[in-house]
Amino acid sequence: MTEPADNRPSDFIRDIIVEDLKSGKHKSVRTRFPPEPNGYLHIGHAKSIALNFGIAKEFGGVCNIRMDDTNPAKEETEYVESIMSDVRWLIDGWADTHLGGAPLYTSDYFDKLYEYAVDLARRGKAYVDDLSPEQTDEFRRTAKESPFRNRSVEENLDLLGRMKAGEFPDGAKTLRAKIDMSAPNIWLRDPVLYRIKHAAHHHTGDKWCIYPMYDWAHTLSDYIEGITHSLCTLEFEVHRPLYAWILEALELPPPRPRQIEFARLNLTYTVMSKRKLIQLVNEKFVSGWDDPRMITIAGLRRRGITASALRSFAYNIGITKYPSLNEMETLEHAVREEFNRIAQRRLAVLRPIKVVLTNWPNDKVEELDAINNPEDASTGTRKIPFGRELFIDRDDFMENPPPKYFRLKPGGEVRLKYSYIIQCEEVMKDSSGNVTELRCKIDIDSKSGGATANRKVKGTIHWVSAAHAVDAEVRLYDRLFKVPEPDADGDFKSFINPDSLEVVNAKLEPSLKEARPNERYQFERLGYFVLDPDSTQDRQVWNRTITLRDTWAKAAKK
RNA sequence: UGCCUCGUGGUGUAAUGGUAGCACAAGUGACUCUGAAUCACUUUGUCUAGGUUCGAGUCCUAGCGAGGCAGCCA
Repeated sequence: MTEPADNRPSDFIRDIIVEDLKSGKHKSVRTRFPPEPNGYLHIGHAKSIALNFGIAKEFGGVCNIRMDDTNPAKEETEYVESIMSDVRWLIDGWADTHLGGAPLYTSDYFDKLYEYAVDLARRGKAYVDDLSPEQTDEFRRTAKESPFRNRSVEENLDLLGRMKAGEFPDGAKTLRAKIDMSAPNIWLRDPVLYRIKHAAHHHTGDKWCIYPMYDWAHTLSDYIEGITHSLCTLEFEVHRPLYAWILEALELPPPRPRQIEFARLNLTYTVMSKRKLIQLVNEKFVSGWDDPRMITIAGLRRRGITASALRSFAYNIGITKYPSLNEMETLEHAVREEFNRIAQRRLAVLRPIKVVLTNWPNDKVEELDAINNPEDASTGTRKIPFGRELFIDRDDFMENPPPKYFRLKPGGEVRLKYSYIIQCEEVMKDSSGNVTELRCKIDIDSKSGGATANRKVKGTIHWVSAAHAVDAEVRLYDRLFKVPEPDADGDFKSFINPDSLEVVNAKLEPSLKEARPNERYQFERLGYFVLDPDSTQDRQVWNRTITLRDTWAKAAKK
């Protein structure tokens, strides 16, 4: 299925939004995507981006991008750039007109957040605590009130001001919400709102030495920006009462935002956690963050997967609160479905074996017509040269084939795509028995469109004229992990697929010389391919995005 | 352990008290100058036990199972 046009997808979040609009709670819709700028975006974020921007688009609203940068120790400017370029790539031409301020920064609200904190303390709903981090944990676990819990409003205000002024060392004090230390929900047991960190911030420099915690910053940033629906993943479910408490405690006038949680993306044959992705990079299992085997946005993009295929995938898997595990096949389907429609076909030979046509004149070259895309007649045809010496793929010849193998075999016939039927007469080998060359006879009347063009042979294979072939490096990617759930148990790195990358020297049809980096091609019978940025003037490098479905390979395996 | 949330074919989802549907995957066949695509067909499901109701995937109760949270991370 492709992206919806007018019919928007249905899920419990969109149901809530429709209801809020109908009831008049909100006049318009504003969502937000709030990455922490301390890592690269991956396909899980793509699900969230598709959701938040999809909703903004469908309801005529806006989606803000906000860097959730409340922790100076972990965040860097470098990531802001990559995050923004990934987001822009994902929404370009689709929901880019619904992009709110980009990027916004939580740190831009530090002044306001502090004012709110003062307000909260003034209302007697927050206090400065001297407990150590360890004690704070201990007291919260055991539902014990801090001895500093009942300081006067004046003292709290004074201490908070001095915290801000830098009078205390890291960890000496915190500002805590005064809620209920016996609440069953831990996040209502006087959560920390501010901590002291004498650290420079990537965006505010050294203006601050106290920094707000997630719950305080996020809730109020949503409110400040006029977010109507704050969509986050399931692990924040238990924070929702605190989200609501903050808005209520400050008696903020409506409309107030509402937090709604949905299940994060899980995918088979990969890992999703930031920590594990970092390990793959640092320990050189992949070449970098944009290695085409990575499920980072940068990796998927380099692999050749399009933003629209990613969005289509996100649309297909839906939104629920059930922590599901999606099959990689669902993503692969979204890619193949789109690429079959848009990719022009070309002939390329990955593992060449030479074929000599014994009854074809030495110097004769013929130009044959080839269809660019059978799914799209408007793309027309092109010419491909044909001569006495050709390359075919090693997979398309077997000396001792199994039953139902209908490619080339000794004495057998096969159709060369867009050209003639040939018959294998002789198999040449080197001293160690490897096949080096096939000598074949051509049926000159069998040319596509010719006298006996309709003569049926079971197999049709692709080929490239040896004299005209373009040499190129082709990188054949496969799944990075051998098992569906690499992080289910044991060390996920032990399940890495040693054959996830194979590099071959391929022979391409000459028209591919003109290929450009953003174009998708189907190499007929092989898969979908895209030019890699490693390509140079002299030598192309191609990435295989994905193979074609291959029922023969499946049958042969049995 | 406490608290929160969630259980619909193999997987992902829909059904808003009224015929359990769709997609992916799998299988069979047709077609084929891509073993692709396309088309047709097929297999497989409401966690369990009670209850309410003319009628329950849906509401109620209990159980079972799964996931999340218990940072001065987000």
